[in-house]
Amino acid sequence: METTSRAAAPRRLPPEERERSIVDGAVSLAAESGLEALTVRAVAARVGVTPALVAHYRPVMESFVAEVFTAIVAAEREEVIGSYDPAVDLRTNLLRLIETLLDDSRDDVAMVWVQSWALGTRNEALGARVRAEMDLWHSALEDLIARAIAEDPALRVDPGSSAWMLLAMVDGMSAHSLVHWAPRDRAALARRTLTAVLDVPATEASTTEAPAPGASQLAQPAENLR
Amino acid sequence: METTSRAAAPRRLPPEERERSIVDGAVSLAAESGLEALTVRAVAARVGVTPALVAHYRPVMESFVAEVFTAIVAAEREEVIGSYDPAVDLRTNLLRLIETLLDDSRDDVAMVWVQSWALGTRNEALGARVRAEMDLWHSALEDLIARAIAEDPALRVDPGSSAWMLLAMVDGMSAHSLVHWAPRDRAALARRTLTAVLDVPATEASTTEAPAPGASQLAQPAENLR
DNA sequence: GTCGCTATTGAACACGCGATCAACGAGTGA
DNA sequence: TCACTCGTTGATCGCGTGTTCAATAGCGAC
Repeated sequence: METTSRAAAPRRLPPEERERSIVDGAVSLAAESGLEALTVRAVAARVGVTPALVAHYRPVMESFVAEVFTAIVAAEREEVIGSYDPAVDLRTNLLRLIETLLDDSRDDVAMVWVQSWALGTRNEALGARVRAEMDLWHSALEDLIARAIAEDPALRVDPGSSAWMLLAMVDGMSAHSLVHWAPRDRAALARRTLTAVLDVPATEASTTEAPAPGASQLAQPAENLR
Repeated sequence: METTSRAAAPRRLPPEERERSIVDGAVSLAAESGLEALTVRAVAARVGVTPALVAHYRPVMESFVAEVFTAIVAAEREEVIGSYDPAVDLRTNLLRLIETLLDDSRDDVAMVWVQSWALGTRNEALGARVRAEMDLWHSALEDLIARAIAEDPALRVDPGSSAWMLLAMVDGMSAHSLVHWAPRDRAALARRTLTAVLDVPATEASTTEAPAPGASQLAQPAENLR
């Protein structure tokens, strides 16, 4: 008589607890199946409640998607950036970071990112969050590189544009991997990529534009979130 | 009495002609609004016929999307690759190519690509087309670089991995631009990017893996299309 | 001028979507 | 033990999706 089947969830929860369970369910659902899978009904089924209850806690799905996006990518960013080891040199650290981000097991987050670029053009709340998260990624990488330069002035690299190239390269590769289009030896190409970004002769790089140190290189920094 | 309003299209067309008009309409629609906008009804409205007629000529929407994708990106590839000028040196050519691909006016094609990476994971027909088109892009760039090396042996670049990095970088940047996250001076960073890819010291690049010349660097080349 | 072929239509089916709202009922304080 | 609060439900609306099919009507051939 199936006593323990189904999750024996208490029928009535304190609002904050229910809200947490709904958000958690949505986050895990989006991480598994992408942002497009975030429908009121799918989240409700995952959490084990009625669609109406999901709609009650998050009345507008568009902004809920934006919220879930931020939760997923912010967690990953903090994890990846947090595993930077100050005791090791920049190149080794960045190599680890690239390999981590390109690992197949991260395809779920890659899917979230790729969908966010497409959805972010029509969902303005999401678009703003996407820009904000990319700003955070960029400045985090910029800081790491700048810090490494401070300790080893022999490094002739522009932190801002290097961070920008790294992001573009990693994001492009991640997108490609979604359809399983990837070079044979990822480790070798990650090294090659890093070399390309870090070992550029200073000839042209530092002469053309001379970006003011610390100045944002973004055309339009993300607006504040509401 | 609005004699010329509406497209005065003949009611009944020869099948091939009608088919062409439907495909053309779908292509222009997807180019304007992305692959997600490709619904039976939207295409029908654009062409000026009934949804049932669209479904008659393209009974399965999933494969129609794949077909439209190929039409759009193949046309762009041929246009961009075709504008390569053999009389000019590699760097200048590639710089032009990058600037062309990153131009804001090409955001429509960028949207198609980004959506194709996401949709290609669940729409297998589309996924195969995506891999095929990326293969064509990769080998086209590889050929251009290899040809340049043949004329100027002073170039110490690995065509395969350079092409791969260029694609990743450009695709990443294009994706970013969809949500209007872009560096201030694109031209400067395009130059910087190109320098990164072309001027890598040969120390590590050529020692680690020594890829067989002409051998595909892809883990799994795209299967044949049906 | 009529016939027959077939391109084209209209209608319908079975879904899935976000959103809304009156009504229910579990838990709590009196 | 009663009554009230409010978390939760079920039902419904309006819309959009792909797909199917009998019925219509335009056009060329005879």
